Amino acid sequence: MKLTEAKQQFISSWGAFGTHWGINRTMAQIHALLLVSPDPLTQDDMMEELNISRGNTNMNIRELINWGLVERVIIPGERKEFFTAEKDIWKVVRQIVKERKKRELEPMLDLLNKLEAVEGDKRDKNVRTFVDTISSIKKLGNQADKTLDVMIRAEENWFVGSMMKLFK
Amino acid sequence: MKLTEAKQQFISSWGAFGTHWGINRTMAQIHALLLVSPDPLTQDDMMEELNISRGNTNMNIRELINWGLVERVIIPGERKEFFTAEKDIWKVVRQIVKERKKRELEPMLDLLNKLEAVEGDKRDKNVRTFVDTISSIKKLGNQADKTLDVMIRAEENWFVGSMMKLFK
DNA sequence: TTGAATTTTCAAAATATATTGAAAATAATA
DNA sequence: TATTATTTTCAATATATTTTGAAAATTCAA
Repeated sequence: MKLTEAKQQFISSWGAFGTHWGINRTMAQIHALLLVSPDPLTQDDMMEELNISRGNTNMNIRELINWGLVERVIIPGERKEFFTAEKDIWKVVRQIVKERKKRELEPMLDLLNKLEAVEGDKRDKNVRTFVDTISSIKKLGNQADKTLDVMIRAEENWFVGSMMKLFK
Repeated sequence: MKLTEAKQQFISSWGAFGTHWGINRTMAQIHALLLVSPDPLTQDDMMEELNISRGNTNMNIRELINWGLVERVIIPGERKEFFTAEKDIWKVVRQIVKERKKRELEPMLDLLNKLEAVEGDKRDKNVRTFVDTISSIKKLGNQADKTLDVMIRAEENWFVGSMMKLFK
């Protein structure tokens, strides 16, 4: 397979993959393109490679910057802005985990804490089932929260290393 | 907070939560409703509780059954079908992990294997960056694959136990 | 069988999400 | 400062996804 074709396949399936994870197709595709590009790219480069509009490109680049996955690069003598993606996949994963934990897991735990305190007779099986379900999700969520914290703080490859020892 | 209100809040935020994970709102809401219901429910029960149509209810129940999260229950003497959800949250998580691994991770690894074999001169930095990126994603993906396999096969609470030991 | 209850299907409608593109804002240069 | 290049915004449009509901299929009991 030729590089051009391989690149296209990668970008397109990375995009499809993203949609299963609540990330929009274009954002994932821009990220994929930057991951396989040795040098920083401009908005126009991306528009051309991916056949998308200027506005779409711009919004999704900004979103990638918000997620901490892409950054602006100043190239001396160039008028246009360039962008590059973090290439270390472990850093990328840690960054995504960090953001999703903050955006999703933590608010969910806050809610569960409130809901666990529901009033009502514990002898009512509706109350009991509700409280039990909430408690067990909360317990799991707290575990995940701690585990992810350690992972986020961990050195590069730490997770791989630990997991290997544990699971070999 | 009263049970009815707490239940509604749980169902509605579980639905919103689901959309961040590529699961549709209704499917997540039905799942939430079944999780907090002590006894099996019929389609009509769910339609009423969630204010959704018969078709929608039916399709999403079937999807939940496909995912292995819900099952039909036969209640002697009853004409209608009843449904219930697995209440053990660890089993639920393991089941979801198992399915997503099969549906997403494994096909992605297959693709990466193909793409890694791209032809071209390794001295070309485009080729080099492409191959490096694909390899490192593949490496990470394989680690995740192994780790998840162990997790799926693990006894209940095994994961919590190990993680606690490891991260304490 | 027949008929009523129940479940399933799926085209059409509704809703939600993503994308465009041109105008406005901003930044860089002369 | 005026001019031009570049980036940003956002209403309108396009696309994708979800939901509805009525008809068809199935199941069950008499």
